[in-house]
Parts: sequence; structure tokens; C-alpha cells
Amino acid sequence: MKLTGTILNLELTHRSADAAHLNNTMVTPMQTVTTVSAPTLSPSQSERGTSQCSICSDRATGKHYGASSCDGCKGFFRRSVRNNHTYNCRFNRQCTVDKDKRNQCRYCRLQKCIQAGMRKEAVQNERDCISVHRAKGQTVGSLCITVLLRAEASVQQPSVLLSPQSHDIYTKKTACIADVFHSMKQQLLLLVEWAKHIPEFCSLPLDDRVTLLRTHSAEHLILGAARRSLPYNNLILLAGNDFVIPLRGAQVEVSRVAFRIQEELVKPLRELDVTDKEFAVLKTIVFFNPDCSGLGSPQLIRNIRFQAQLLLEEATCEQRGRFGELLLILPALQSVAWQMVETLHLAQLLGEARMDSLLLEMLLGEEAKHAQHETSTGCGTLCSHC
Amino acid sequence: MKLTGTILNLELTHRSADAAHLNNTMVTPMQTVTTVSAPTLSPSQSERGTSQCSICSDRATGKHYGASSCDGCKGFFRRSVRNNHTYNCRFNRQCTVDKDKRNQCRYCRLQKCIQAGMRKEAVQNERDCISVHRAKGQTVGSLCITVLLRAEASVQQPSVLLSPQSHDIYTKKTACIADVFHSMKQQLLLLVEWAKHIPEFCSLPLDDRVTLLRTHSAEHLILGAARRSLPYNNLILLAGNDFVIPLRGAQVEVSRVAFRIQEELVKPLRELDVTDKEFAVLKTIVFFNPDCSGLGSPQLIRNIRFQAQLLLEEATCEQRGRFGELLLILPALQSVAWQMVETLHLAQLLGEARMDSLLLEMLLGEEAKHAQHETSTGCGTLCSHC
DNA sequence: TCTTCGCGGTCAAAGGTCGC
DNA sequence: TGCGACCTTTGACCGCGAAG
Repeated sequence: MKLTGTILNLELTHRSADAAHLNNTMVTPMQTVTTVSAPTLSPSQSERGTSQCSICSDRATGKHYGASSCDGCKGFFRRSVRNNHTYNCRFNRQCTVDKDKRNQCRYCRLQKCIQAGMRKEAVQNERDCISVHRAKGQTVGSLCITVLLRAEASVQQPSVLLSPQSHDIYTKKTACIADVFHSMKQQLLLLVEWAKHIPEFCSLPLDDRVTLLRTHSAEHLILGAARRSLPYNNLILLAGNDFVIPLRGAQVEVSRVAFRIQEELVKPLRELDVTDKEFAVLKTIVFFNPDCSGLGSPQLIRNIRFQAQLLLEEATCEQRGRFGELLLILPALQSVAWQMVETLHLAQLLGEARMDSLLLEMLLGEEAKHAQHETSTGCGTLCSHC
Repeated sequence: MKLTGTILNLELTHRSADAAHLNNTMVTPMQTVTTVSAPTLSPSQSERGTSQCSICSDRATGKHYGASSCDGCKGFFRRSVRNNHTYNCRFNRQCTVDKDKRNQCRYCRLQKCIQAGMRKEAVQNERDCISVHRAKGQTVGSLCITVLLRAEASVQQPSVLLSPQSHDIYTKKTACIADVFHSMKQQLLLLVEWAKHIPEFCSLPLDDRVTLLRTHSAEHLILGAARRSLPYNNLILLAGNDFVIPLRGAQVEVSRVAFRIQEELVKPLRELDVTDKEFAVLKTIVFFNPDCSGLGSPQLIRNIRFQAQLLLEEATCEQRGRFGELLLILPALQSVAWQMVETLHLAQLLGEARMDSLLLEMLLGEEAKHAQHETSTGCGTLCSHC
């Protein structure tokens, strides 16, 4: 809405003045619709629903990037995405975003754009990261963001992330337990592939390689699921994009885990609008956890993780609080993963599920090992993949 | 007509000439522009009219707030309106306002701004900061480091931390299970006291207060133990400083937990040489965990934790990697705490230990609740302490 | 063929910055 | 402290191509 010039003074009566002003140039479709539909429909409700900006409640000029919005929010979102802007909230990330205050906090405005349904992908001409700021931060160790991104890309399956919020997601089948296991196994094999792309992993002794793969495999499954499910808020999308786990309607134990994935992981990640780079490094941090029992050289792993967390900090582009919020996802991830393993364990004990030997080794094997405190490395199926 | 654009283009090509002119001869910019543009553009009336500040006759940079004006008068008007300034004229309210004298009488300058057509309404609200720099030091929320330090101090018992690494530590008695429980109970009561020192905690609804106290009490016990044991590497010092748990020689399950405390917590904390301030904030981050089942207002807790992690970042004084290393302690803390609870649970089931009702409620109660998914808040002993 | 929709872009006039 | 030269962001307005 125009704030400047004489129009401001006439704010209250600007409708007629505005129309007159635009007379000789062009009448926007929106105005035409409003005028025409006014007599036939109840003006208050219908007009509000379609012609109000869902971000700041100003008058909307149509749908933009997926949300009904005004020109201001449209332009703001485009600029933010194009220039890869990251903002900070100076307050509690709960700023009011309305017509008057929308310029007071860009962080909260952008958040609300995303919440209102605006999608980055809808902004065209998006240039891929042009120049990598090499000047920033000297590399302390050997770990390199490029390698991590490549590793991630190599195991990335064609994803629905890139397609618009299609309705066909709701027609996906609800996964049965076998579907879940199948998807899990695929993901675990991909985890092995992923790790092989990282030189720091390859140069570790075999025992440690196996231990790392084993110990946090559940967290990787959960993390991957959370990422795939970012666009949705009432389901978990399984790898392969063919099956879903609805938050309501699945088996109660399964739904419980799915619910926690949504609440504790997807929600915060979505709010942060986590980038590919951040995700790649976060996964690396989870992977190189020095606190696994049985590691031959925990200090080495600790070093790699240290490099990774430096990379994560770099990837957050100094956006205030972002680095911390990303790291604080990890305890929740661990906790949810634990619950999933417990659930699987129970299902296994009750004979409800027949698990593949790889799954047994990587998910329950770790658990069993933990509980029984075995120290021998019973390299089974996993070893053959390393 | 795009006046500004034209002028800017000219300036780009004639910048050096322009500067030279201004330096030597005090020719007004207006003249320079006119002269230069004369051969190429038809010198229109409007250009003349708008390129001069209608308040002080300096070169105008465009229309501002309704009047053609220079940057100085623009800024002056904005500051005056924003800060609601009222000025007085020391003379007859007839002061000359030109480029040289415009700063001699604010009253007359503002008067002339208004007479020239500047409108107060055109001055907008304050916007978000453009530079990241400015946002950094600002207090984001209500949480305050001083309060946290005071809270910590109020529950700090006289500690051997201050005394030199005395040899008499080796003469301390090894704790029996009852000693451990006694110490735990004291610490949990202190946790309640600690929390009461934090206004953000006190303003929460009772249910949430109880939930927070309950849910991560085990982590607080472990964190406290790790801190007390910083000077030692083969034992865990219990609260009260009277008893120790040796890494070797205690009951095997107990030793296992003690060992993990040393390896995964004490070692990294010692290596970082964690400060009091950092510890106080770390504890706060652990406490205000938004991912507890049964919380009435998780978003509120998330906000408090967000503030806390900002404080932690601040407390690390920009030491590279330090903030990340501190946050990466948390998953390990959670994991060790679980193991302790499991151990206690087992001991309880086997009848090896008689636990106090407060311990049952805060340590095992939460576990049981978690497993059975109860939703009612069976406020027992804990409630009476809140 | 014409309208509608939702992309793109432009630039005047708001904003903020920071050395003096 | 306030000033103001200098820079960034905003949003009203416009053009265009694809879909209907």
C-alpha cells in the first residue's frame, strides 16, 4: 500500500481516489473483481479471504510464491531469496507482522512468509551459490564443505522437495511395517555410501568405521526422515517418496515416533529453514560422535567433529542464534532415535516384525551391544559393505 | 520524469570535474549540473525546480516527505519527528535558513520544512537494522546473565574446587548406595531452589514448572557431578564433598556411569576450562528444554532457551569453536543421564535400593511416565516444594 | 482472441550507517 | 550529541508469457 505522497492523507477514502488515479493507466484485476463481486457476495468474508495479505493483512494483490500477499511482502520475499539474505530477530522471534510493523523485523516477516506458504523454489532465476567466500575462516583441518555437499548429493534421491506442494502427497499409501523396514534398509546402505565419500572416514581403522556406522544409524534415519518431511506437517515421508506415515492413523507406537519427529525436529528445522549446506554438516556432526563405546581413537573423531562444527558455524552466515539452534536439535534427535529403537526392539521381541540382518545389526545390534556391554566387534553384514 | 536517474548518470560521468569545481570555486551544484547537462539535455523548468532544496537551497537529492530537499534537511526532519523534538528560537522566529546557516536555529529550520510541504505523517516507524553489527550486542529477551550467576551462587555449596588439589581427596570414603541417594536428594532440592531464582521460571504455570523440574533432573545431577569432579580424573565427587565414587572399585553399574561422566563430560569440560558463567548458562539451557512431553507452552520454553544459548555464545567471548564444543556436550550429558536412570531403575526393581519419594518422582517417575505415557500430573512430593 | 494470473523488473522515496 | 554524505530496502507500478 502506498504510504507516500498525497495518498497517505486520503488513506481512509483512498479507494475512490485510487481508482480515479489509476483510471488513465490501468485498472488492476483485483480491483475489478472486488468491485464486481461486492454486490453478489457478502463483502466482508469473501473479500477478506482472498484479498488480504496472509503475512501482514494489507490488501493482497494476488497470489505470490504460493501465498496470497501484498506487493510489499512479495518483493520482500523475492529479494530475501534472491540475495540469500539471512536476518536476525532482535527480540523473541514473536514480532507482530502487520501493515504498520512489517518492516520492524525482517526475520519474523520472512518466517511468516514461509509459514503462510511462500516457497523459495517459486522465486525464479535463483542463481546457484556464485562465489564461495573462501576468505572466510581458515580451514583448521582437512574437512571440507565441498566434499560434504558432494557426499550428500551422491546419496540424494530424487525428492518431492523440489516439486510444488502437490496434492498427490495425500494419496500416498500409508506404509506397513515391511515398507518401513525396506525404506530403512535402503537408507542405511546409502549411509555407508555417504560415509565412503568422506576421506576422513575412509582413513579410519575398520573397527572404528563400523562402530561409527552402527552407533548413530538410528539418528541418521530419523534425521533423513525429518528432512524429507519438511514440507508437511501431518505426516512423515519415507525414503523413495512412495509411502507415508501419517501422524494419526498409523499404529500407535509408530505414530508416537512420527509425532515427535514432527514436533521436535521438523518444526524447528522448518522454522530455521535449514539450508542444504547446514544439513550436510549437521549430519556430519551427528556421524562423527566421539562418545561411542568401543572407539579405538575417540580423540581423532573428536577432532573431525570439531572441524565439522566450525564448518556449521560458517554455514550459518553469522545469523544470530542460528548455529546454537541447529546444535540444540541434536539432543532431541538423539532422544527420538532412542524411542524409535526401543519401539523396534519391542516389536522384534513380540515377533511383530521380521527384521533384515543389516537392520538388526545397525539398529538393534548397537542397542544390544550397549546393554550387554560386549566389546568384540561382531562384524557381520555391515563389514561386507564397508 | 526520472530526474534523479538523469542526475545520477551525469554524476557518474562527470564526477571528477564536479568535485574539482566544488573544491575551488564554490560553484553551487545546481549550476554545475545545469551547465553540464545543457548541451545534452533540454534544461527544463521542472529540473530547476526540484534540484534545489526548498528549505535551505542546498542541492536537493529528491523529494523527501513531500518537499524537494537535501539530505541534511531530510535527516533533520526525520530525526525531529521521530524523537518528537520541540525547539525554541532564540530570536524572532525569522532566522535565515540556508546552506551555511541551517544549523543555527533548529526551530526556524523545522518551521521552514513544514512550510515547504514536509509532512510528519510521511515519516515512518523505525525499521529493522540493516547491519548485522548493530543487532549483535542487544539484549534479545529478558533472560539475564547476572540472574543466572546469582541463582548458581545461591545453591553453590562450599566446594573443594577452591582448595588446592589436596591429597585428602584420596582419603574420602567411597559412597554406599544410601550416600548416593542422600546426595542426589540434596541436589534435587537445590535444583528447585535454583529454579526459583529465575523469574522466567516463576512466571510459568505450575504444571510446566513441575514438568521442567522433573524431566531433566537426572541431567542436572550428572552435570553437577561432572563439575565437582573437574579436578580429578579417577573419581566422581559427590555433593557435600564427603563421599566419592571411584572409577574402579565401586559396584560395576555405578562405576560404568562414573566412567562415562569422566570420559564424555569431565574430560571435554576440563579441556575447555569451562568458566562459571558458561556453566551457569549451560545448566539453564539443559533446564529449559522445550521438548518435554506434557509441556503446556513449549514455545515459551523454546524462547527462553533461545535467549540462554545467545547468552552462552556471548559468554564464550568469540573463542573459535568454543560455543559449539559446549553445546555438543549436551547429547553426551543426556545419554549418560539415561544410563544412570536405567541403572537406578534396575536397582529399584531388584530391590537393591530404597529410594526416597522425591527421587522416585523426579528420576524414575519421569521415566515411568514416559514409558506408560501418562498425561496426568501426579503432583506428589515435588509440588509441595514448588 | 482476449483475459487472468503470477512471474519478472524498475526506481522514487522511504529507510539506516557511521565518521566527524 | 546531532549532522549529513552515502548506501540499502521498500513497494507501487509496469511488462510479459503461459494458461484458460
